[in-house]
Amino acid sequence: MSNTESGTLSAAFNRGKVMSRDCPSRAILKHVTSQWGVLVLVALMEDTHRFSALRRKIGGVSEKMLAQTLQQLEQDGFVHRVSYPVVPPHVEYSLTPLGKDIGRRVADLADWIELNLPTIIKARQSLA
Amino acid sequence: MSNTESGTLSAAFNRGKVMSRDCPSRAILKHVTSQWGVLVLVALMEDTHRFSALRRKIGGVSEKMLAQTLQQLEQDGFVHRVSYPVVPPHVEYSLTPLGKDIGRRVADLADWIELNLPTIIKARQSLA
DNA sequence: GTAAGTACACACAAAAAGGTAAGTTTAATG
DNA sequence: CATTAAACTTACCTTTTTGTGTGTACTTAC
Repeated sequence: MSNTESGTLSAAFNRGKVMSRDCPSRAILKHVTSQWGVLVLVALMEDTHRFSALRRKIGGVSEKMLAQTLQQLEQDGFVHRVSYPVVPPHVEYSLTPLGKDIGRRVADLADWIELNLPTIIKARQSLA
Repeated sequence: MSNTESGTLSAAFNRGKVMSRDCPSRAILKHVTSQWGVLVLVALMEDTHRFSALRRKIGGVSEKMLAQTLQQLEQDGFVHRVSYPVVPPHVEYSLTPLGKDIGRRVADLADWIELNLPTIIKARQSLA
């Protein structure tokens, strides 16, 4: 039996087969749900930040990872980067409308986990 | 089973500072937002699945990764595992209420990405 | 009798992610 | 004059993650 996927005639333009190995969504998903990607989005949901401010805010990020993460999110159109060519470099990062849209969902997820952390921890212990 | 949430009294007050290096939320976040964790949650939002059904549905997962992911999600209290001790092993995986709650958010995220994929791809190209 | 299907575990290897330290540029500070 | 600070980049190395292949116990199908 074949898969019980959408089954519509518009197979050539399938609107989302995350389940298939080569769906482009997977790449975006990886950027957004990456360890540092999540935290960058959460941080930028609050406010615009400079590179070093983000670094201080997100405990544990290395400069390398923060830079890499920001570049990915910028390429995907979620993060807006503004560079002021001044003497000590000054760069500001903020979310694009698209970034705010997805950032809301990511932050929602993170918030939910924080809120339900006690419950989750209890669930874990009862299975230990 | 004496348990203070995070252990020490000083840490007992922070009810989830994802931004701090040692916040327990980070571990849960990693399980949930892991490459396969996301897809397992999305799949199980639709219906209960057997191990091999999940494997077939989620393109690209290896048995090892699927097993590992399911165990993590089970430990966190998101996935319910029912094993029927029959001749060819039969195990069913489903979401707990907690799992459905978080699964909804994860699926929402995945859906959003699928829906906005064209926009994202355009954004990417305009920066290339 | 042999192959296939089921739900894994285990060992080994390859790949990817991540960390560390150093370098860059130029102005202000001490 | 040396240091600091910004926002990175690059090289190098360690850690983590992921894949591959094998085995198990048993039954049904061919």
